[in-house]
Amino acid sequence: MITNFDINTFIYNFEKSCQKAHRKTFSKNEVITSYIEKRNQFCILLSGNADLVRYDLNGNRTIIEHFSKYDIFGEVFYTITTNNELLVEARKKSEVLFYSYDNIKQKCNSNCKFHQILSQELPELILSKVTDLNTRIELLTQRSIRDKILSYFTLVSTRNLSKSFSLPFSLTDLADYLSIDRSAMMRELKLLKEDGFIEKIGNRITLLYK
Amino acid sequence: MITNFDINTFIYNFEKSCQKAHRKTFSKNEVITSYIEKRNQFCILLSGNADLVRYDLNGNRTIIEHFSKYDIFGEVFYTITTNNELLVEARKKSEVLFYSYDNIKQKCNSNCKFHQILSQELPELILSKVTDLNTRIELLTQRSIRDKILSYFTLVSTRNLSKSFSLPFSLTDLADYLSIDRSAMMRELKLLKEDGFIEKIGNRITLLYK
DNA sequence: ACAATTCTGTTGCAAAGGCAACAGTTTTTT
DNA sequence: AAAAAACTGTTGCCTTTGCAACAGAATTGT
Repeated sequence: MITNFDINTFIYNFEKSCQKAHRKTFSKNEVITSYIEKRNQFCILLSGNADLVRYDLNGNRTIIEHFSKYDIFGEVFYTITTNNELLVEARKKSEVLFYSYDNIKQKCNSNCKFHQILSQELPELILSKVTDLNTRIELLTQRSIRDKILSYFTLVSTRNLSKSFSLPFSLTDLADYLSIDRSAMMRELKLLKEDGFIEKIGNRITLLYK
Repeated sequence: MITNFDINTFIYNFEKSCQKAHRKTFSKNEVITSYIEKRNQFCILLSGNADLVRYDLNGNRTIIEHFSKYDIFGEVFYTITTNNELLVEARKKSEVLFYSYDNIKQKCNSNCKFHQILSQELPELILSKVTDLNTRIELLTQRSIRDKILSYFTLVSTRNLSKSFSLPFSLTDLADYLSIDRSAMMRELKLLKEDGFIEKIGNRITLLYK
């Protein structure tokens, strides 16, 4: 999530003065982009939701990252190491800003405000990405399904400043995000309810611990 | 790993002109730093090896990141979400450059070259961090021990440009890095040998596939 | 050079998690 | 409004993984 600078001013300047970048709208389930080596695309999600998804040879789908408003993505951040396809898929109707990373370092022809602001704010932008990724690793390194679920719930609860919250995606997606089997996750959710750790009505969770 | 700019010049300038930063040497197994909220420390490993380690309540140790020469670390990159302790431990004799992140944005009193270069190169530095973390996530999202091991080996093999390589840490550490049980990993390594995927003599691995 | 410690390799057993399959809901599409 | 598709919830079975324990090898400290 981009913070600490006026993203609206940023986008306004971009729209006004830069020819190298462009904006596009996607409907639900459309593929926004796929990660291709050496292209260095850089994107900002302006509205909607999207996931960075990997489909592996065993038919497993993994949600590598979940993006919401103003999150950044693109293969700039990713050295493609595996043969597996990496796709960014729109979860709902979404608007995306595209351009290539080369533009960030070399000035745009028209010397537009967009690039100026971007290079100023880039460290901050990328730093927020690092924080997100570290949080992701924190989740994935939990040893059991129970710990993964609880860590994730605690995280969402902290972000929402409430013990009670709706999950930002479906339970099927949550399993793919935590990199675990869906039915095993459902089983564990049931146990968590029985053990009095959580309350769950649909995808609304209430934490009963701590 | 820092690339694309002259780190030696950087360190030279730092040494010469900046009073706010300092350098310190650590012997094997010493704690270099622990991640503490809101301190915003920023470090560069000048020599040696170190790990960012988490000890959880069940007695598990997880190696969150493994650092080698010129890797950067510090709680700038980390929003501390859990109660678990996060330590950076020296794996061998190591030299580390410390300073606080606040210094990066606000100029140093003496207006030293160090900060100038640092702010120039910061995006690149952080970007390399993002790439490392994405690679880490790629490993951790593998569903089985076998896939984790093979992904990791493939990664090291690619970096070394050779099918044959020594592991950068002990097998015990490797298990903690892949977030799996050591004995289960040993068992899987044995199976991988038996199935003709790898050859293994001590901590030297040769890949026999692809 | 010896003692102490850590690391490797192995195994039996138990627990956790993945797989498959299906019924009932909900959501989306036409 | 009906049909299709996707999601939820559940379970039995079986594989994978974790745990505990130990012996031998290697490394480190004194």
